[in-house]
Amino acid sequence: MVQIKDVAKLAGVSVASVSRVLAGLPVVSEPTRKRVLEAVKELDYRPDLAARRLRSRRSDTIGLVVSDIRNPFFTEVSRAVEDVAFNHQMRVILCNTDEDPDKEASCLELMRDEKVSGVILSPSLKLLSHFTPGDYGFPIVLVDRYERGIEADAVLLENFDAAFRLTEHLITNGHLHIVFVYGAESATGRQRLEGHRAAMLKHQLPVCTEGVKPVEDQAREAALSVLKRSPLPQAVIASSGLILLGVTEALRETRMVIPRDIAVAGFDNMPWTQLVQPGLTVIAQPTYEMGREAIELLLQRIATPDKAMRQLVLRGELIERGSSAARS
Amino acid sequence: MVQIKDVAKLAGVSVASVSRVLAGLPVVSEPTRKRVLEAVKELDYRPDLAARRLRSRRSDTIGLVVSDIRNPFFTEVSRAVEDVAFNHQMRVILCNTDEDPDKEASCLELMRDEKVSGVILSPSLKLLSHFTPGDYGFPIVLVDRYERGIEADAVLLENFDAAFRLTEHLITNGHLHIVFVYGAESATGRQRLEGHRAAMLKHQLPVCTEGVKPVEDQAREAALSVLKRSPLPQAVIASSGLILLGVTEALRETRMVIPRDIAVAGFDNMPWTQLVQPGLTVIAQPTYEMGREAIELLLQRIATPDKAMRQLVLRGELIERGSSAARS
DNA sequence: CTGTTAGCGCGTTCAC
DNA sequence: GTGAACGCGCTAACAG
Repeated sequence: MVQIKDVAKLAGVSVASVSRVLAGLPVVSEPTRKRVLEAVKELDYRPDLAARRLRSRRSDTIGLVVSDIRNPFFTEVSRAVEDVAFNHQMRVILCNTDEDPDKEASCLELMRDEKVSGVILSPSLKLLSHFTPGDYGFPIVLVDRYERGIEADAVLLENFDAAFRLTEHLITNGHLHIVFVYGAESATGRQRLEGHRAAMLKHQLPVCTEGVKPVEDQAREAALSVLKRSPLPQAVIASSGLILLGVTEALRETRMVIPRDIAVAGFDNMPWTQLVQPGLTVIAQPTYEMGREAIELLLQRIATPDKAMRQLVLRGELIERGSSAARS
Repeated sequence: MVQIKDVAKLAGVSVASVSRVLAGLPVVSEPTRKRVLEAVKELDYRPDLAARRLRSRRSDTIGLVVSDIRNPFFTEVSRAVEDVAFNHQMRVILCNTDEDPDKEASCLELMRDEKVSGVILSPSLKLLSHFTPGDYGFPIVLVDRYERGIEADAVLLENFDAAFRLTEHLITNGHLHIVFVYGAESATGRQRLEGHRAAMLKHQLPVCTEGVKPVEDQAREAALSVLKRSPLPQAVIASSGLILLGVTEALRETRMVIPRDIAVAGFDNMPWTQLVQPGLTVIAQPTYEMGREAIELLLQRIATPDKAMRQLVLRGELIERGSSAARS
């Protein structure tokens, strides 16, 4: 194995100079710099990362801790995080928590053991409820989930406003009797519920909700029971992509025709939402952008740890499709 | 920071004994063992991974190199890999290549620099064409993509047979004029094409294919042109989930009714395939299982590097839905 | 601007 | 069964 002293020998300089060149320190003269780089190329020298990390106490690694990478939102976020990290010569290590506080704790310990430069975290409701960024030895940026008043960096959707606009859109189209199916154990779900509630109150309409665990099956079950009610509601809103999937399955099972029998709308512009007849009206989250913003915020935090915490609130886009068309 | 000598001091033993206990070596006496573990707990000692890795020359890290984590197949695989790795106290680092040979090379170099224990790789057609596992300093398990004759561990679908069965299913239902839209730059796509071709030849039917880049847009475009043909084909088969998405979009744009105007079938049982009226017939890949098998094969290879290479070929399940119903 | 040198924290030989 | 001591490959501090 070729190591730094081999490079130093070939270039006729000390190991310190080699180290300086590789670190990009501007204190080396151009001639030495050039000779070192030649020697590096000549020998195909690869620095030993373990040794570097031991000595420098830095890992150049970012942790990504989410509930489930299979959630399309997090899939997209992870892709963005990996892209930016790769461009910054940093690694990403991934951890799935399944919303389980114990597993969250293990993952965060793992990140501490790895001495990660920072973590992008999507916390469970429980963890979020008593979250303090200072409890960990590394900076953390929250993504998707955040509660007002917490002193932490975060990137999130304007959940309240998005749900408000989506609800008003349905009301405008004449759908007044709406059931809001939402993730009861999710910060996001609750915030979207508040936006929905505000819109209904503004129009003096009764609020009718159905809290579910944020799982496709549960949402399907809940939707099936809603669809058996008499009178049938005029519309259903789903507070997340997974729940929208469950609701749509229920609609299909009961052979309901959208929007003739019932209107539908929800969150997350997944590829299939335009395929389901007659197209599903959704709030599209800028998911890739959220991931990119999260890691860039994290990199800034790493660079300047003492700046004030920031919350970046992005706007969702209302995509109107046939599923919420006006009642005739 | 608490380190190994602190533990040794508190337990009243040498650092060597602490190291032996933590490594699980069976040469330590029960009393010392117990006292060491108590001291570890007492001090909440966490071994420094960088130091351990430098010394032991092992990283306990698995690399996952795929074209795009957003491809639902790889999303599921990555979840499986992460689950198993977590249970084995190993880390996963992720790399997206976008099917770009240069990026593949960078990712594999990155893995070498990280001194990963092994890599799970889904190679581009180009990389696969001259792939030799010995070229890298670590074991590699191929997933999803493989070419007969290559001396490498691999986990894949029985592509030929699956495409054969899917095609025969359509033929049985009276769809004789079939267009096969496939990923021309993909090993998987080509193998599935061969299976399709064999089925068509067996029934003495003409083979009609449409090679596309494995991107949703391209598949949509190709399908649109197919749908303009006269006479209209009786069925379309898509060789992957992404292509099936594009084809379905084209069908929707042209207001075709499935299967009255044209029948459809494809690969990958994504959640939305049952939502699109009247449900899409697909070959379901055991994706999670493939990921699990891949990392378990890798762990075995790491444990016993000299055993013969193995290829694990899993069977896809034909899920019949309305989109391929018999012609009336 | 450059070189010398002392550790970073751990695993592992080798004596005992 | 146990401990002392060396060195993994590198960075940073200091001296020149």
